Amino acid sequence: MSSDHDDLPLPAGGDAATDDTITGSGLLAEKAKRLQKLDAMRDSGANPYPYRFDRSLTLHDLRARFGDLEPGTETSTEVAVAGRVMLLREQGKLVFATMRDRDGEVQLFVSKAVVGDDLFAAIRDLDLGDWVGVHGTVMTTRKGELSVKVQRLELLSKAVRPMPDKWHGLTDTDTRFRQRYADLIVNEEARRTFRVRHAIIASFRHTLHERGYIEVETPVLHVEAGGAHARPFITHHNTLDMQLFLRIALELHLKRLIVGGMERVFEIGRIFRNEGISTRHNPEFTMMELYQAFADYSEMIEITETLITRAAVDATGSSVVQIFHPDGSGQTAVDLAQPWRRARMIDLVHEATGVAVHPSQPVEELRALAAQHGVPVNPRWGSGKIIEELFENTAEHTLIAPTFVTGHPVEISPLARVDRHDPFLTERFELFVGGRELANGYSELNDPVEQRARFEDEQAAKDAGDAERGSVDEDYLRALEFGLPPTGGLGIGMDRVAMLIAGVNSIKEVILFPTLRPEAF
RNA sequence: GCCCCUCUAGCUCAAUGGCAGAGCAGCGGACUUUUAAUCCGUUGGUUCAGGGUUCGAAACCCUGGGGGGGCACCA
Repeated sequence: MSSDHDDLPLPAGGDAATDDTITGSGLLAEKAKRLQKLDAMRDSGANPYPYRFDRSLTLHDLRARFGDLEPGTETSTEVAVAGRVMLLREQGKLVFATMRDRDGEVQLFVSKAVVGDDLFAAIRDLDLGDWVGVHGTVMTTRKGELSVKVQRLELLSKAVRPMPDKWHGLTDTDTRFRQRYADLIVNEEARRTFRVRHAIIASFRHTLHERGYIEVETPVLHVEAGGAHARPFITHHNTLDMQLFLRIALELHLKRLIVGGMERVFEIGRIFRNEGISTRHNPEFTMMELYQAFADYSEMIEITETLITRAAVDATGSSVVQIFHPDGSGQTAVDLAQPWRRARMIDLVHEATGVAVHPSQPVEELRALAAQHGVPVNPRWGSGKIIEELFENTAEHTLIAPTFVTGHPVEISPLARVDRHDPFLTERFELFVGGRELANGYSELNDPVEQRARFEDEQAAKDAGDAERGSVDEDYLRALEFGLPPTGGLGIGMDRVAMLIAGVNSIKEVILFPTLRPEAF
């Protein structure tokens, strides 16, 4: 970094105006003052950006080891700690500072008599937000506050830009999402939410490794975006001069690996859907999918319950979560450790409408029922699709506590295996919590002849104008021809699980950098 | 894409048609056990942008922009 601050506008009016800029307190003047401090350090031969600092323990460990000290204790234990200056309190010939690292906070106790005039002046010159490394001894104040009595202190990095309000933090949602770094610095709630998210992901990996699943990585760039119904992002490869799609699901590649004999695989990966943005949808989001040879959907239901309940306990210490009602009418506390309800989609529609439905019914009957409930119906839709629409419009929003909805019609489940007791339904489930879909799993269709027929139905629907429907994936069919063993598969939307367990009601709160329009600079 | 709300100092917020303000941060000063330290003094504004109405606009109107919420979309 050079010392001429070419990002600052040159005031028109010469040296007097420059001095004016420096003595003001707008953002530019504030930055200029802090940059001047850096120049002064360099002039005195010090490096304001040293390369490293060796700390002896984290602030969490410091508190764990010394948190029980009596008030007014002076120890001779020397420690080296590092962190960011969050608060400064001057008290004559003393300075108290609150320093924070990733795991904790500690007070720095600075006495002019201990550190000498020069260092004392330098410490008084620190700004909120500066990173510092400290050597000192462990003590407690008269009031009992655990502190490090500073012997030596060095600046590790300067905060040239002032921190947000030390008490109110950042509340402007736009700024919080765009400048997530600032949000994380000042808002404990944001730090907590992301700790929960990342603990959930670690918990999933732990459970899956424990059960013998191998974590794999499959392509993000797809020649055909398959495995789900969604509009894809389109991109282009220059050398191959070809159109590529960002993946909308992990499914088809992972099942190829089961064909290859890997038996139990999972991937936690980003997928992309070129659709609307809302409190429940971000264009890129994280999906966990797993596939298990020799299993069917009933095992997938079991592991779904285990994964999510364990994640809640691992991330928050409790299996109790607060579930937001989809109509905004409040929250309900639910203990995930209790067994989750299971209900067939057709039975839920029956409950909600008072009319028994089944995909074997003539489509006219279901159209009439849909019309009764004000559910618009596309003329191309068959009985199965209309039942799904009826479910979404009459029953879905009532599913507050975790509910496995099972037995989806074949028409809307092109990759799921037909129910062993009912040829119109599939061995499939979706998990709903708070009226939102969190997971989807099934007994995987492994008959290549039937899969081809289902793909051809998808292709026909797409050709008829339904852009989100699928197409025939010849390579996937070739894989099935080598033999896919009986397989259970599962997909879980990690962002929504994070929302549930962290107790937040917007997906942007659990995505570090949510998709936003570009900022004008 | 449509509807509603919102945008004021670096941050958090006032000012409802009549002199743009406060707290925090900053700057100067006092203070050797503070805890958002306190106390005294003090700097800082393209009120998102542009246009209009008005003697007078942060406020009212129009257009545009960012964000939020809802609808639509959405395995």
